[in-house]
Amino acid sequence: MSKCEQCIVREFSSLKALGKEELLQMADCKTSYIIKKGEPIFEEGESVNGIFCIKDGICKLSKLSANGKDQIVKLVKPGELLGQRSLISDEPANLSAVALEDMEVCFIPKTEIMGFFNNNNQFSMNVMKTICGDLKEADDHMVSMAQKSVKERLAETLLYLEDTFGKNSDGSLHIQLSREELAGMIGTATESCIRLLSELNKIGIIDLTGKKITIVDRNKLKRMAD
Amino acid sequence: MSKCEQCIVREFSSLKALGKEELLQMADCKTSYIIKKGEPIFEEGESVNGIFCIKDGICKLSKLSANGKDQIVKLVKPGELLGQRSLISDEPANLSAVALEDMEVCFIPKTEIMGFFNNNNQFSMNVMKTICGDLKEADDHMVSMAQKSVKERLAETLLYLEDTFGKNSDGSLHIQLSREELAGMIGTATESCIRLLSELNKIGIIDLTGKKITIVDRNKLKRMAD
DNA sequence: CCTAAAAAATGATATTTGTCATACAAATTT
DNA sequence: AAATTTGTATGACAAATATCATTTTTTAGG
Repeated sequence: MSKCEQCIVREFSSLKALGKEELLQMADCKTSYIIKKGEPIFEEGESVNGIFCIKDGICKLSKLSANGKDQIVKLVKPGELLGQRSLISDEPANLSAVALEDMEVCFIPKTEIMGFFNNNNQFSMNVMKTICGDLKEADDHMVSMAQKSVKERLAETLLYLEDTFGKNSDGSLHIQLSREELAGMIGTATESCIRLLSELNKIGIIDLTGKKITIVDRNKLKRMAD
Repeated sequence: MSKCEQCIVREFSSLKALGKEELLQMADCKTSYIIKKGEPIFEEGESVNGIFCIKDGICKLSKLSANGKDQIVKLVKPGELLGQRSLISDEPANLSAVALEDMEVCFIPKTEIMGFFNNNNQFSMNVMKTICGDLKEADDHMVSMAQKSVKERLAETLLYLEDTFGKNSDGSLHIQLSREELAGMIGTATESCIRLLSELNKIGIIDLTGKKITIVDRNKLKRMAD
């Protein structure tokens, strides 16, 4: 069993507030998992009973809408925690978490986390701040969905993907999303998404080579996003 | 200065966790305001430095989008608190709060609230749960915006308004929103909103009399919302 | 009570977006 | 390697929605 003390990603989450003793205790009760690309960590409606700490890999949080399409609400990267909301609200998961790459995650049971809440004020405060950040993001995202055109949202999303997940050495977006997933992020039909990508490709704002997307003219893309 | 101890709405918010002493202390440092219909409580970008407790009246939380339209993110009713997220994140307000009716609100300064956070675990937990509830609502709302048609969202919104704010004795929605505001809730153009209302009126699902909206066939409206 | 202003309603039209059909390309299986 | 499946791309069309213009109704102010 690996030691939480030596885990770097811990420093990037609310868990950074934990002391040496708390870390040792956590290392004892956590379980580690390898999740293959495409597999779920948990699904909408499931009781989670703890939180997941993402050690490696990216996953999507999504919700199935009435029309059968999967809307991606958020992407999560190493260092972030999953399942905090469900744990605090004491409710089943509102979203499904599915790996976009092979992942390494640790599961920390609810009882353990509740102990931290009760004894470590800084940890509570960190969690609260994270959730407040998520709420702000969600509100802003909602306004985009309601008020921006699909083209604007696509531009916005491409910029977000580059800023958040970086580029490969050839300049293409590091994160690999299918067209369907990209459509699920911006909230549109897959064909519409493909069509707009083609258009941006034609006018030289982005470059499409196989599955790879490269942002060529960042400024134009920014202006397009408003 | 009125006593917080005897204020009923307190029981409906996170403040219900406060003890007698804390309430006396709060009554000493709070300030009460009357806000007229249409006036702001605070505006997007403003530093708030405390939280507002809604004693009476309804207000809208909205955000100005790039195209100049006001998107309504949430409606707030008596017993709810405003400004919690800003306070915790220590950031300016992300949304504007504007009265939809004449309101009575109390302002409790930041220092006071921070004291409660540090000394009253139940209060912290209540606030956390409220924000988690807001986050879930925001995520769900986002999915609606992204995946549902305007007609579905209008139906959903009308049902929400009746369920949340109730009916007048004549059966019409108690809450009074202009067509522009209703459009701002569902995220569409005012004309589109008016057109759809007219249509629902024509086919007998709702009734429009002056500014009053009455839901006539609740079941049909529900089916329309999916 | 009358008038000006604001809000609501409606029509005409343009634009955006979704849907269905089909073609093509790439990946995976056998 | 051939065959099947899956993902991507594109065209044609329909539906949804926005925009602009205009009219009607309601509200507010003198």
